Amino acid sequence: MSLLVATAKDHLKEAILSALEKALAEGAISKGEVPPCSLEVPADRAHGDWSCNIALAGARAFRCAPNKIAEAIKERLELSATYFERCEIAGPGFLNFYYAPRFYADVLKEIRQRGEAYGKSDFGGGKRVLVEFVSANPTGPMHIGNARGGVLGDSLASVLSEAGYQVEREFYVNDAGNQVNRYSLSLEARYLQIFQGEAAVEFPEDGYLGPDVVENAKRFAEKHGDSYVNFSSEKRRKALAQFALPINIQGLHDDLLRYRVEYNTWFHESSLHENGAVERVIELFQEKGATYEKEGALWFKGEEYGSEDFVLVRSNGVPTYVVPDIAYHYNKLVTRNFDLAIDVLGADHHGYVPRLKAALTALGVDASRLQVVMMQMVRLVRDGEIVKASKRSGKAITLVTLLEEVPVDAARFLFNSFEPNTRMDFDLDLAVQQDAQNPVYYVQYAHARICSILKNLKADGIEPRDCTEEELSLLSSPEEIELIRHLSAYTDELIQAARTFDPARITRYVVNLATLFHKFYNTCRVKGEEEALMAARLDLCTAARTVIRNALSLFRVSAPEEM
RNA sequence: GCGCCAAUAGCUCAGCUGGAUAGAGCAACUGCCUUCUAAGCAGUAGGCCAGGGGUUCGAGUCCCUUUUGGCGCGCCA
Repeated sequence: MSLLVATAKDHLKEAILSALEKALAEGAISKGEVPPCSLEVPADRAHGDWSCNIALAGARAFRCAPNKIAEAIKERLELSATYFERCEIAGPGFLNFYYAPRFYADVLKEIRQRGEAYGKSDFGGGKRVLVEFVSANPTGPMHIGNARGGVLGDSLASVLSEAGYQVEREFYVNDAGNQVNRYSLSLEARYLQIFQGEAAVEFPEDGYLGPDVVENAKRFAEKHGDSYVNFSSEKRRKALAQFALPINIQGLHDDLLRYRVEYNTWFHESSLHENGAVERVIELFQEKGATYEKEGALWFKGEEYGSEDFVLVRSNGVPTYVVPDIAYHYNKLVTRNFDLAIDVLGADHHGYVPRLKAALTALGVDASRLQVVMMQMVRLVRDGEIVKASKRSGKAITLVTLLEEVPVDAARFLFNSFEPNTRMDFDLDLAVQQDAQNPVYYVQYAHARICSILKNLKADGIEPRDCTEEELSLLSSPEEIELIRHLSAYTDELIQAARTFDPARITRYVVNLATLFHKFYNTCRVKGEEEALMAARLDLCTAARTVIRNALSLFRVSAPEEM
């Protein structure tokens, strides 16, 4: 929590508990077990800034009416050492507390002093976290689901970083295995078709139909001519894959960069095969007696570790895809010793998570150190109709196509407007609209308005300055108070977002912030007011700008100075 | 058949570890620009929180069940 808010809350809690103890000692309430003191921000502002339900929660233990308990506490309450000035009893026995003006002044002071750092906390305690996201196969371009995953993973990483984790972003490159094999078969077919005609070469049934495959084969042919036509199929396929994969990986890299997603590491699956980590996993399982053989295949005793049994090595001797995946996660949590590994996965992979966790457990790794953020599917809507997407058919809407139509700011903001676990329809027509319907502009507009105020005042020679508590107490209209209160909640909001792995929370926060600013703007003027009030409002505007900027930059959405 | 996720205003979604009268935005209707950006603000209207049980001071929130929808359930990845 923000130092300020946390302090306010802690002091209040102490005051309430000591008042309660006093009431018990004086015999105003019959003795009983003291319930946990829960303080929360009420939904309705009329119920104060913080609300405590201790009187309701303790009704049974103290065998006393909630209202009577509340009354006894209130009578003995000492608030002078806190940020609160008064307490009211409301409803069935809630204790509602109201901030003193000093609190609001200190909020603005804190924002002014911390600037870009406002919002940071040490909630994460410096724990090392690896966020893996997108990890699209390098066998073709990224689709719309990757677009969501990209924003989600990147924003989640930012949020965790703000909340005091040491975060790294990673892309897992599936440059080995059967998928690559299939891909090289498709490449081979396209390559041979160039020289032998399309009819002469049969395209693999489960091949990749995308135009990028044709393109890569063509580029290969331009470089090597028909020299590979007469080589063995194995040699030809290997050369094609070695040629095309780096191009595709570079493509993924460039497309993501354009989307403002950057990684610390691009981790290649092939490295796990090369350094023996994949084989080592199987050995480890065997050493622990976690495997058995059935029908020529090697199975993992999943049921002993909380999943179903599954095949590790096929009867043909080739490991299944899970083995490198297990080796990969072992690498994250043991070899590289991250405290926490977060995988952002599409919901269609959910069945695989228990297996991975069971495998880690068998390897002696605490499986709770792997956290999976499930992301529901994205459907693309155009002209009111759902666009069917299938990657293999090559007809999928790609990330690049999306970015050609939708500005990055809008795409990132929109994808970040939904909690990961809700399936979303991405409305292309809406995203393209550059008007009020698009919430990103609503927020950016608030920022531009603030900049405009500052610019106008600067033209008159008026600059923001440090205000005294007395001056800041002039900010007393409901619009001003609400705005400051919301600003004070930013740090805690980030912590909640980090705790629940839900960066969309911050999107909602900043939209609310924009609303509160617009309301303030419509009610209160800055320019032309009496000096002290103007200075105080200028301070408030600056603070609002700081927080909007901080939140938008978290998502790598621009904060334009004018629109 | 089994498992995971969901169901809240006409539409898209919030509702924080159970709290007070269920909220925004869009769409609809009505107002507000000679003063810092009207990409804005104010107001009206809109709800059996899918149905039914249970847990308790108190349930949109937790448990059970039914219905509907999405996604999984391979020696594919």
